[in-house]
Amino acid sequence: MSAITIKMLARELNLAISTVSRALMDSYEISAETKEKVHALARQLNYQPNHYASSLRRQRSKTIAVIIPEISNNFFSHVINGIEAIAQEKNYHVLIYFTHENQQKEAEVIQHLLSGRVDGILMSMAGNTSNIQHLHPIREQGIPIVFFDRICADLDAPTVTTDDFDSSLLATHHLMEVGCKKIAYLSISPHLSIDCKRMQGFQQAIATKNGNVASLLLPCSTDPQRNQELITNMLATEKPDGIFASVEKLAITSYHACASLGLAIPADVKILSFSNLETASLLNPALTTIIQPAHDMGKSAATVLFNMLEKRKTRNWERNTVIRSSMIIRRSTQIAR
Amino acid sequence: MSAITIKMLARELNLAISTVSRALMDSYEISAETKEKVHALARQLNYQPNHYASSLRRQRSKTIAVIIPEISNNFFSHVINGIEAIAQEKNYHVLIYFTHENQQKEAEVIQHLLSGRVDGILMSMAGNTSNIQHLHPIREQGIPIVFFDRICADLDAPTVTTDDFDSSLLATHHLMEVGCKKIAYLSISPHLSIDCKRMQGFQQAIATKNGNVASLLLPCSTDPQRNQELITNMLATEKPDGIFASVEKLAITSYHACASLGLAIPADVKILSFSNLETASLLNPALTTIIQPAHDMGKSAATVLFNMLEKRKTRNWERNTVIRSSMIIRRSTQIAR
DNA sequence: CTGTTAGCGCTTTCAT
DNA sequence: ATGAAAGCGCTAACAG
Repeated sequence: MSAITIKMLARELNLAISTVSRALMDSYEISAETKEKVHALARQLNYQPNHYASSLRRQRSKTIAVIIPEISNNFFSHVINGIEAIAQEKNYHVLIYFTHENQQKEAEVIQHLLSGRVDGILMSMAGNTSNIQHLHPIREQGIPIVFFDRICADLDAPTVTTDDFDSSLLATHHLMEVGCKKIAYLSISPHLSIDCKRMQGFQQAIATKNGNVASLLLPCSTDPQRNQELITNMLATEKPDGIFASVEKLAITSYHACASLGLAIPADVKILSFSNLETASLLNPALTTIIQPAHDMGKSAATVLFNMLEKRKTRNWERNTVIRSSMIIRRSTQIAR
Repeated sequence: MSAITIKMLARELNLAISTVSRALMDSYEISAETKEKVHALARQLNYQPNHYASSLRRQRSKTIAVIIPEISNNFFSHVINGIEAIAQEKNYHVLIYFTHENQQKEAEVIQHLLSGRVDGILMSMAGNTSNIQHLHPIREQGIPIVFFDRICADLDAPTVTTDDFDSSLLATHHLMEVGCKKIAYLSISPHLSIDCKRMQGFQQAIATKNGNVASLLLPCSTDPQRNQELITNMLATEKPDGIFASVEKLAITSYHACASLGLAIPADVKILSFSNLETASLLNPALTTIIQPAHDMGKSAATVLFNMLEKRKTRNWERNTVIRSSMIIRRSTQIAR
């Protein structure tokens, strides 16, 4: 009924608890035959070491935490997939926490993890997180942390991001090439590093076209309802022929807004978006999407973290490791081949 | 630097460790002023209880495991979201494991969880899992488990599923209503409960149309490359005018297969699929999708599990709780309104 | 090579 | 109302 312990094995075999323990961890100072006996019984009784006991004793848990704003966004599900793949390889376990874009929640989760519950943290910041007070204890306790995608610029920690500026630049050029004369940039949150960089790339692209192409900026919210109104209104009054959505969600809302106004895509308005919904882009050649290598980002972030965990003693973890996955821009024309 | 413990608080306040412990857990036998002092210091020093120590001592971890085949599938990301929402509410933590549709991996994960690492398990079975030997230890140890979506028919445990049969019936009727005369059902794996029920619903619908509508069955694999060949070949030789894909992936492959043959969708071939890619269906009105209430399923499954955890003593957990979330069928015509 | 012992940090009897 | 002490299951020093 109840789980079987090392003690039971010891009693059964007339050995000391420590001997059994050592045999199980394949210590060099145990005779081959004793090891064999122990392993045999362990297998037979289906022994499984108590993770909490061993985590308490050694001061590491072979567990990492992943903190993300949400998962409804397809991007993060791919990231998690990548993370878990690496974790599995390294025999680590993954605790998952959603902040739902809520700073309060983010702080609570972090607070909890301060107890030594995890060996390391992988984190993508909540949208509205502008102050980072709640992150300091992590640094003080020296818990390794790696930021991905939505990084924390004010903290000297490793980050893994995609090259948002460059991708935006390219993508905006693409919009201009296909004839857009007035492009609206839909911003999701100025506090988000990704939004900033994407906007910068956008603006840079516009600027180099000196005057030929007009641009406008529409700050959106996290409320879909409200966004729909904002975008519809903008479409009606400003009549742009191109939309650059900073995030996928806004592209979809734009899609609906266009539909409600009877605007054809891409004939009347071209919509461009960062996205990880490969499927969506595959199924609808009308959209131009910038596919982010989400799975790879998860793997990269996890790899960086595990490197930190392994080189814990060298104490060089404050060094800033920045990995910029390059991005794949997939255009509608390519897909419709 | 290192995390602060109950012992430190005790020494600082000149109290016994046990007193501090009791104060923190708000025991009735501690004076109000002592409690206040303890709490104050705890707050000040940012004390966080060591989860491993307390999990070891009490025999519960306030942690559950979610075992799913994959997450690239959008369906499961919504499910996880639902699960995490409930877990957060109940102050539980969530460990996540992917089996990658691999029975071997599934067994390993289960094996690990036998150590009392989690209080309960939420699980969706791997596709190729036909034998269930690896699940027995769970039952023997009495670890509460709830299956969702891909349930285990041979095990008497609570399950949460959507009504696949009924949805398939309705969906197939829809295909027939819009004029399909020869419909191909693409099966993903006969070992999967969902595939079976969906096929049954499909066949039932065909059967009631006595002879008017032809049907065929195409068993597919988990290899996209191979599926693409299979489907393209089938389209060329059998020339169906309707496709019922058991899972989203097969719908997308079908989409590509049609494209490669120059077949128009939905003019030449109508594609229907279970899916949770709401976005895909919104973006491409050519597809008919049956949207599954994934988020709700996650919440339901988690709720059932927590009920079991709370009523642990009553030992009535072998009772079979079946929740059939009803499904929402969203048709292309509705979307293109 | 194996056994004895001392904790990891916390909860929980049992005393007082 | 508080303290002393035992112990959850495991690891790791220290003996021998």
